[in-house]
Amino acid sequence: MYVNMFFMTEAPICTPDCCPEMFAAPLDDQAAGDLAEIFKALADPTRLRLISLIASSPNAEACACDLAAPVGRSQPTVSHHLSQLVAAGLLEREQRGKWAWFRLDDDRVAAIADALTPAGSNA
Amino acid sequence: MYVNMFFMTEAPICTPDCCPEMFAAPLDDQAAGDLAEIFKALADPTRLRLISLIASSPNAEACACDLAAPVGRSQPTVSHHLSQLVAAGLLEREQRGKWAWFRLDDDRVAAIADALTPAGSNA
DNA sequence: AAGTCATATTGATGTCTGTCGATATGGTAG
DNA sequence: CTACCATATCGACAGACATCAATATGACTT
Repeated sequence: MYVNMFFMTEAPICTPDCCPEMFAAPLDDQAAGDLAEIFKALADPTRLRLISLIASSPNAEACACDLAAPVGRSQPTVSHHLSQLVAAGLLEREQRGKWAWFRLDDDRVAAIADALTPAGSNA
Repeated sequence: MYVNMFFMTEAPICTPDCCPEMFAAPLDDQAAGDLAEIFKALADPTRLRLISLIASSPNAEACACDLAAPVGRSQPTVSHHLSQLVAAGLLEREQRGKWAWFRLDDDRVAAIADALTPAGSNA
């Protein structure tokens, strides 16, 4: 999943010699679809607020019971959004008693961030 | 627009002392909406393929006339997608004779990439 | 086993969006 | 000015989506 080509329009660092995959053919149908799924999960204000609420909570984790009020949405709506974020691989869900706790999937998020990182900074 | 908090769940580098904005309250309604707009623009396979086609073209620019066929969409559809990408600030449009040329808005894209960069890599 | 509480699912609804054919716009060339 | 070509806009339509009230599920407590 190399989207880095987005960002290297003026990158003087990489060449087809050192980073052939960045000069490869554009995204095929499959890759574009997969990537779009990730961006779709991020393309809603309520979901972004949920993510940022969780990320800025103590221990970077939060109980679903504390999320509905801050985002001003009903409990079913919040539950639905959290499910989508889990499905997209952005959040991990853990059951603790009758509460559902959510945290960022660090590996997955790091991978996305990496794919979106300008070519220079990880070469 | 500091989304970096997404990525710093385990970041040992930044503290509230050095990077106060990363520990700020979660995204407000306005910020979440703005960010979502950007992700929406990226949340479609056809638009991602257009972006990657342009980015991988010679000089990192492309004529609209060369984009419809590769993505397998009609001319109006491609025109519509390109407009959306311009509106989102991801592409710049330039008229050359009767042709429309598009290139990535490097500043804007860099800003987005920066916002999405893990905390460690630009500190 | 029954009650209670947190969460998930269902069903419905209004809105947004990707797509195309048809048509309008605008630039170039003759 | 007219013809032509590339691009944009319009109108329509099907599918996706965010949202909520109502209800189901599932877990703990007593």
